[in-house]
Amino acid sequence: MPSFAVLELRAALLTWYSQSGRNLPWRQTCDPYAIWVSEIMLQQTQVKTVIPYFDRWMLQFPTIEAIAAADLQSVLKAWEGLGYYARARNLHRAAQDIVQQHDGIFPTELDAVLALPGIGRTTAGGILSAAFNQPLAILDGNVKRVLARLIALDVPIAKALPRLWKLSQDLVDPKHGRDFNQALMDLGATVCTPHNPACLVCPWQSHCQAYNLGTQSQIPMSETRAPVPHKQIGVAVIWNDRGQILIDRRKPEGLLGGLWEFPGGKVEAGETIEACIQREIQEELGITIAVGERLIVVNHTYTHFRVTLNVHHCRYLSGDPQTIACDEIRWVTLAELDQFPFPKANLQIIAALRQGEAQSSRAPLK
DNA sequence: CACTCGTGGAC
DNA sequence: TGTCCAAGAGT
Repeated sequence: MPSFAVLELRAALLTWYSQSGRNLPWRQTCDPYAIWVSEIMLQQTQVKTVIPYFDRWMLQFPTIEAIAAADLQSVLKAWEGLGYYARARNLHRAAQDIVQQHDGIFPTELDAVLALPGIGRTTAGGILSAAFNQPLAILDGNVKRVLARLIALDVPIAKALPRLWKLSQDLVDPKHGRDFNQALMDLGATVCTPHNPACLVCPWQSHCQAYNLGTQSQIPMSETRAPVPHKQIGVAVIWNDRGQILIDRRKPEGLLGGLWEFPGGKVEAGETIEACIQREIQEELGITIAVGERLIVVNHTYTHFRVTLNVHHCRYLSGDPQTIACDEIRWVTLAELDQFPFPKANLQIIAALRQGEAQSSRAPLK
């Protein structure tokens, strides 16, 4: 039996949502596939970033059958730039699972949804509540922050996940799972923000323990995180005498799995960039190159480390390229690079190559 | 369970 | 410039 406070919280939130909720593309439909795609794209990714990817995706892959039948490279190409590429690989694999095990129809049972790769408890609850109005709890970054403040949580969120899940499940309106969950996320995204929350317009102000204690800016408590290492990387743009460039496809798992790249590797202590590139290419591709002039230096930050890509033009000399540390190797022209999915840092290298080509065509070298 | 896994926005 | 953190999941 829900308490009076819970009934009040539900009513206040739903009223606020009807007036102040966001109008988002994936809220125009109850198609579980479209909602699923949006939920995966939105993992650790801001709404503004997702919208253009979502719109393009639904035109290119409008149904579960379409994505299941697509090849992984075109799926990764559509995901290019979004990051966390395991999401795209899992989405692709899950669509094939649904075709084989569920006759192509997105399952409505929570356990069946949770069994799909890439779908955890929050995403499952998000899909089933949005598509079928099921009253299932969610606990994403927004909801964690809102609920932590609601109860003035005095420990870091990571140490209170079971409590927060129970609270989310106790609060969700049994008749309005869809709107309640969407409202809770909107509240976190637009009112109960990480910095300077707009408590004066919050529908939960009078119930919020953090607000009543004046501690909303200190909750949730910050988690400690390790310092990020910085790596120097030597990268080779290897040209053959036909004007082609060598690229390789990374192994399917792990960092940037399945994407293409310009080969290279980590600079060891006391090693020059040129020596590093020569050594890495010999070790990983089994070919001998001559390292030439520098093309570009690219700084890039990942979640847990930072890299500096020191990119040099190189000339192929000898040897037959071997897939020692990668899945596939190709010689391609500059124009063909568009067809392959690359990590963001490598797109800067391609842009530099294009710029160099444009300049040399305006003022050809003698 | 702590760690891995991208990128961009906001400040 | 650095720091935090986004509709988290897999291991």
